[in-house]
Amino acid sequence: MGRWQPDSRGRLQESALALFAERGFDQITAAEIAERVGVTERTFFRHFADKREVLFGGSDYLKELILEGVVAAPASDGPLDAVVRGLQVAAVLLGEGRRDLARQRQAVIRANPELHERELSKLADYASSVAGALRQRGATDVQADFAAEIGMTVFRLAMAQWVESNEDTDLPSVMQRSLADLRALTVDT
Amino acid sequence: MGRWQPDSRGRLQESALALFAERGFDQITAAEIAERVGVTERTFFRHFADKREVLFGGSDYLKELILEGVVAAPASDGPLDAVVRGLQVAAVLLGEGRRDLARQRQAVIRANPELHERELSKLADYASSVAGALRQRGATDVQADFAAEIGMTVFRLAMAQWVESNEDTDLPSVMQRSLADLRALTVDT
DNA sequence: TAAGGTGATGTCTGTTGCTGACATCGTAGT
DNA sequence: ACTACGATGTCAGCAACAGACATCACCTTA
Repeated sequence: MGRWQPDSRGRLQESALALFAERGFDQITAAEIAERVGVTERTFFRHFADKREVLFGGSDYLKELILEGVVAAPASDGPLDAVVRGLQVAAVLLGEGRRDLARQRQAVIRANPELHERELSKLADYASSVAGALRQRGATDVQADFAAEIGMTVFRLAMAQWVESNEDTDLPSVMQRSLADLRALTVDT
Repeated sequence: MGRWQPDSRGRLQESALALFAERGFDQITAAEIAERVGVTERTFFRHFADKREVLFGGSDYLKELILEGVVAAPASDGPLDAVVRGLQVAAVLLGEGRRDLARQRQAVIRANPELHERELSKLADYASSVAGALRQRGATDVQADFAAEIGMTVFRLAMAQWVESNEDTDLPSVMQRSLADLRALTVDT
């Protein structure tokens, strides 16, 4: 056995979510989370740039997934459709995770403006990367920006709907429906 | 003459923008801004809930404007069109302000992730309020959410374009064009 | 005109978020 | 066995806030 227990990072994430859910984000100090896991505050901040980041651990990986999906989209797809391919890839992964954990996470984030801010920021970052990928596929700047942003909106609203729906609804199809709703809106008189 | 110089709030805002532009957001302390204006750090934080807020002083007023525009939209307008009416109202106001100040502000915000986060958060808040107003007009939940979010996207991208364009481009028409671009995208195959 | 209320500010003090610099010590590679 | 390395601990310190209370020009009202 090593000098320390393994996977402090992962344990910090779990511990943080539990504590936040129980007592609220700003009632919990980084030191408290760290202590419960058996490390020091300093170690917490080595793993996470700031206290909020502990709730967004997998977001880099998710971003990669989305980008791969966009790149892999058939050339015949328009920009918006390509984005949706990427999001579908992400949706499949997220749809597999435990629904109650996702719900708990969403609840914590919605309850705190700072966390909500951070989430929006992550999405904006996805959008920016996705827009880059779309330009590589030949989209114009304006097309790329809009398609990416709209994609993130669809993603976000679909996630919100899914998390609150009952067990036998799957995320990919919720997203599909959201996209249809959106299209109906813009065509509206 | 009063015991203190008038309008500390406004003077703090000006001073902050200048300092941020000159040396960068995180190189400037709240105490420094306050000192330059002749008040204490404590007073700074009485006017602004946190350091970033000093750059978003007028946002409540802007939100009111947008909402009024939405409410005043003719009943025949679809949800998305109603949102755009509100945004046009805001655009007229913003288009009147000094272009160079807006540019400077944008530059400061774009240079700092925390500030960018805050800006997104403000927009999300607008979206949420606008969605509420749309529901009052009879839109469904889904329609309202999407229309509001898309509106903010149009707003944001149009602002970005406008700020970087040359003198004789006016914000309202840039927005109009952005909306057209968006509609073209969603109809795309 | 005297008395008291009000609002914006100053002062003081404390907590929390976060960081730099340096020490420690199992473990893997040579 | 030696060494380089990587994850962590330790310590010290700044900056972002927040609560509690004091101050004092100005306004109101009797």
